[in-house]
Order: sequence, then structure tokens, then C-alpha cells
Amino acid sequence: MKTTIKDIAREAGVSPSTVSRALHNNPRISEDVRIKIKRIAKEMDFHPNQMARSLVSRTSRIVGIVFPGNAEQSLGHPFYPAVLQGLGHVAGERKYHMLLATGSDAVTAEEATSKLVESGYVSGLIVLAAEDSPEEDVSVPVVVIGRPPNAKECYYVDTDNIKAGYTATQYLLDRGHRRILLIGYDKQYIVTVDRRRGYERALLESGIEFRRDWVVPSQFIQNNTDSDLLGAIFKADDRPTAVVSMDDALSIGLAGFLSTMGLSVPSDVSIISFNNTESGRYHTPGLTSFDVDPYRLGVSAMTLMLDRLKDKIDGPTAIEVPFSLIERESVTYNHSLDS
Amino acid sequence: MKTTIKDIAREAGVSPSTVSRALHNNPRISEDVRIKIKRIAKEMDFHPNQMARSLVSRTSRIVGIVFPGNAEQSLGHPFYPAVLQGLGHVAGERKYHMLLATGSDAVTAEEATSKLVESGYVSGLIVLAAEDSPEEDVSVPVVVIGRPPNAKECYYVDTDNIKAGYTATQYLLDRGHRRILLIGYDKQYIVTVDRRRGYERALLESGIEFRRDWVVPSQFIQNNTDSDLLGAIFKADDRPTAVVSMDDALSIGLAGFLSTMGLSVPSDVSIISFNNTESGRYHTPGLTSFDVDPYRLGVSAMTLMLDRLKDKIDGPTAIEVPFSLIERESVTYNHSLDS
DNA sequence: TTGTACGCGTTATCAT
DNA sequence: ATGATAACGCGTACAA
Repeated sequence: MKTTIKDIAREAGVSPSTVSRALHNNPRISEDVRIKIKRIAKEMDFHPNQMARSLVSRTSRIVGIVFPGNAEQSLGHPFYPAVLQGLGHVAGERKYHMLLATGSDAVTAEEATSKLVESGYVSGLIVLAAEDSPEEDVSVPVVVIGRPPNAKECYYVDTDNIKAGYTATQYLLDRGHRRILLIGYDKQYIVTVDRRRGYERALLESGIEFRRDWVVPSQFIQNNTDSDLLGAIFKADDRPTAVVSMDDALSIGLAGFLSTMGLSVPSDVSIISFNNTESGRYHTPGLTSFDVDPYRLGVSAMTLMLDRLKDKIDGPTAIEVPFSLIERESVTYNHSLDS
Repeated sequence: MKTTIKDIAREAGVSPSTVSRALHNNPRISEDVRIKIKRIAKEMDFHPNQMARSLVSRTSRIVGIVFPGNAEQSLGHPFYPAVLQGLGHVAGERKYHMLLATGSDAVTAEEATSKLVESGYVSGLIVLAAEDSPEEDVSVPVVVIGRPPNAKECYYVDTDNIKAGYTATQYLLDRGHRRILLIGYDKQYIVTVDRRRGYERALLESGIEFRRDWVVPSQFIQNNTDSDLLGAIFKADDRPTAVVSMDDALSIGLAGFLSTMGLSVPSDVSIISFNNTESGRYHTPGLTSFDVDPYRLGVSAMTLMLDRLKDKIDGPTAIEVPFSLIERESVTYNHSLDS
């Protein structure tokens, strides 16, 4: 039997309400009684029953976390665990807990969200943006990580992916590349469409023709059609000398594919990619990659959430987390041509 | 204002307890009233307040999840997210939720566990084994993933890592290798000491001398001393022709390192490793690697937990999850020597 | 078959 | 400064 406030009251010879006040440092209580009660509480290893507390206060120290619909696979990517770490770090500091949206098979983010809110356990929600991010009105504060499709008045933290895509492309342009391929585009993922936009903009500003057939969608590694598609692209005379890749894993796959064609990185093809993963770092050659700082994304999101939960005063409604470029060996200058 | 059973009671013209019973399919209630109440409940979008429910029932539909002390970094490894997926899958199916032990900086698993239990939110605990796994008696059922140091009467699910280490080594032996290196050993991680034990056993059975200096500890990639150590090992005349690596990332690093020495995989050195990660699959050459099925580990653990929570009857106290070997191109036959 | 009354542990309001 | 009382939403003996 866990000790309750009543047990302490009995032990201290006071009423339960006095104990409650003492534990909450209510000023309207004598100093000696307070310390006495606190001592007893410690002795009896008292911990307030959060359920009871929540029942009356109508709030909990729990924040729900919703992963994209395909959480099953998305968790596999290093990005999400890193976000989770960030979230957990500040949650822990501020004595909050995180309740995961448990997804069986094909639950949408929408369903998961409902489940979580309906459970009544959470007093806030952090959702990792996906194509189907629910912006239906829920009864608790929501912070979304990643730019929501409808960037209306909701709170969110995000990376400026347009700028990132622009920067990546410009980085290549600065090094003499003119024929630049984009791989990993997936219109379902906003991050990739944003980056593509930046890519196009950079090309435009440099007066380079944008080739629609040089935007290779999604994971080509899985299906062979894309692989053939890539083969054709790199067999052509005017093959790309550089690639902007949406993810390190993709880049590694590409590098492997290129080597089967007798092309090597970076001497024949430069690659700049995203997410700065371990595998990219360990890969030979080391991948030049953008660190979009998922950890910090998590930290910012949880901070925003908790601040919001605390004083209800509206701080910033959106936070932009900066990215950084980790330069390694997968990009080199292009001397082969100048147009 | 959320709807409560009182609201429904008023609406249906019955008492709250009748509503409660109807919703719980209590047999002692007329059929027509039951369906009527259920209809109203649905109409009013009623969801029972879990806090109140938990308060009276003294249990919750929440299972706490504890990651190793260094959760911050451990989450980065694909193994843990995969476990989480497995856990989440069955939790979701059975309408349970998962509460994460939020670790700021250097909280031990012990602390995290206490925090979680003290919170009063969880009615069960699943801990991912680490060196400092707490087997202190907590007030809720515990299932640990990975063999606990003191494999006493507690419930756990695990991979037979001794067998896995043995199998890996035998696989190499079968292909003519006699000089086999082991890298990634870390006595803090039970999995690696188990696998090492299997490695030694396989060597012993084949009458091959076990060389203590051929057990390279931990991540050599981080510190240069190990790198030098490896350099010495592979510069020697009797250099290893094969390696058992504790992790794909490690293997990839090793492959890169070897190539700087003019050695290539698998023609000069074969590598068999663990965890069957994406990076290993995309790497060139593809890594032959053991899939220890972290997902299933999670599934089994949560199933065990929930069954235990349900009927209190004691099913199996330990579950072994089989592993499988994914054969790719990083291992080849050794013809260079025969002793 | 259904209603009444009470308790789960805590906090807030109103007395004292 | 402290105690008594009610209430949060729900479940369940007990009574009817």
C-alpha cells in the first residue's frame, strides 16, 4: 500500500489539507509544521498520486507524441529517434512524461491523435508532421514539428528546407557544377518539396535550365524502374556531375550504383546530401551532408509546448531551427566543363 | 466540457451506475437499455476519463518503457527504435499506451525506473537491459528485454547471443577462415560478452588458438589508439582473413579503414556482422549480417507484459527470440591458406 | 433490473 | 494557521 496524504496526516496529527498545503509550500502555514510534514513525507517515501491530482486539476504532466502514419518505418530513420531524444531531454528536466502514440499497422496520424487525446492522459500534443497531419481542432495545445501543410495559426518548429535546398544547390554551383541531379523527391514529404523548391530557385538564379526529368522521385533503391531510370541518366553524354540527395542512405545507395557503372564519388560525381547520419560519416568517401539538427528540433518543440502549457501566454508561435553543413569528401570541384 | 457518464445518465433518464454497467456490458441489465445507452454515448462522443478510472481501479492502461542509462545515444542506434515499434504495435492493438522514461543527461536506468513508478502512471514496466539494469523490487510487474545480469526469477525476452556468436564464427570457419578477428567487444554490454563467448567456443571446438589480442574492444572508430591497434593487426603477416563485427556501423568503418590500407572486402578480408541495418544493406559490398529481430523482441516483450497484466497467471517466464543470418557479399571463401 | 451511497487521493473553498 | 467539506469522474457493494 502506497502512502497517501492521509497517512501523513495521521502520522503528523494534522488534517489532510494541512499536509497538502505544506507540501505545496503554501505560505499560510507555520514554518515548523511545514518542515515536520516534509520530513515525515520523506520518511514514509510519499509520492503524490498523479491520477488523483490530475482528476481534480484536469491536467496531467504528460505530453503525447504522434509520429507520422507510417511510424513503423519512420522510426527506423535516425531522424525520429533523434527528435525523441531532444523531446525527452527537456521533458525530463521539467518533470514531464511522454506518452507515445502506439500505432498498429496502418493507423493514420489522425487516428493516433484522437486515441491519445481521448485517452485523457495527455495535456498537450506534439506531432511530427506528415502529409496527413491532422489540424483538426483537438482539445489540447498542439505543437507540430515540421511545417504543417496549412501553416495557419498553429504552433510549430521547423527547419527552413527551402533555404536548405537552395544552399545545397548553390554549394554545388559554387564549385563549378552545372548539371545537377535531384534524387529522393517525394511529394508526400513536405521537406522534400521544400528542398526541391530551393533547388529550382538556385538553378534559376544561375540561369540554368531546370530539367524535370532530373528530379528523381523517392527511393530508387527499392524498385528497379527507378534504377533503370538512373542508369539512363548517367549513361547519357550530358550526365550529371553532381547530385543533391534527400538522404544519406539514398546517397550511399547511389554511390554503390554508380560504382557498378564505373563512376566514382566524388571524382566523377559529387554528392551532397541530407541528415548527416552515422552511415554517411562512416561511408567512404565521407558524405558531405546537412545536419538539420533533429535533436534541437525536439528540444525546441518540447520547450515551446511546456512554456505554452505553463503560463498560457503566447510566446513565439513558430520557431526556426538552423541547419548546418558538414563538409566531408563527397563533393569536389568540377573542372570538366564550363558552359 | 467533455461528456461524462452523468451527462449520459441525465440524457437517458437513468442513473450513472446504470450507464457504467451498460458500457461495461454487465449482464445484469436489460438489452434495450444497454443499446440505448451505448447509442447515446456514441452520439455524445463519450470517452471515459482514464484518470478517474485509474484512480478507482488502481491500475492504468499504461506501460512504462525504460531505455539504457545512455538513452540519449542508444536511441540513435536502429536497434532501439525497432524494439519500440514492436512494443508499440502490440500495445496499440490492445489499447495500451507507452510512457517513456525521459532521460535528461546522465540519469541511470535506476533513476528513470523510480521516476516512472513513482509517477503512479504506469502499471507495468519494460526495461531494455543494460549493465546497470535495476532489479530492485518495484511495485509493478517488470519485463526486461535482453538477458538481465541476474537472470533470476524475473520475466525477460532475449536473443541467444552466445549461439549467435558461435554461429557467426562457425560460418566463417566453414568457409575456410582460420584467423578470425573479433571487434566491438565491450564488457559493459552483455550482448557482446555473450557473443564473444560463442566466438571462443567455436574457435575452441575447431582447435584454433584463441588470441586475446584479437578481441578488439568497443568502437575503434572514435579513438585513434584502437585505429593504430587495428593497423598493426592488419599489417602483420598473419593478419586476419575474416572479422566478426558486433555492429554494421562498425563493419562499415572497418571496411573504410581497410581500404586505406589497400585491403578490400571481401577479397582480402571477410566481414560478418550484427544488426542487419539499412546502412549495411546499402553498403558496397552488402554486409552479411545477423538480424536479431529487435521488432519481434519488442512484440514478445509487450505481449508477455500484457498477458501478465491481464490474468496474473504466470505464463512463460522467459522467451527466446530467434535470430537469422542475412547473407550478402561481405563474406567469401578463404583459399589463401590452410593450416 | 436499476438506483443509492460511498470511496479512490487530492485540491480548493469556506469556516474557525 | 488549520480543519472540515465538497468535488473531480468513475466503479461497485448494497439496497430496492
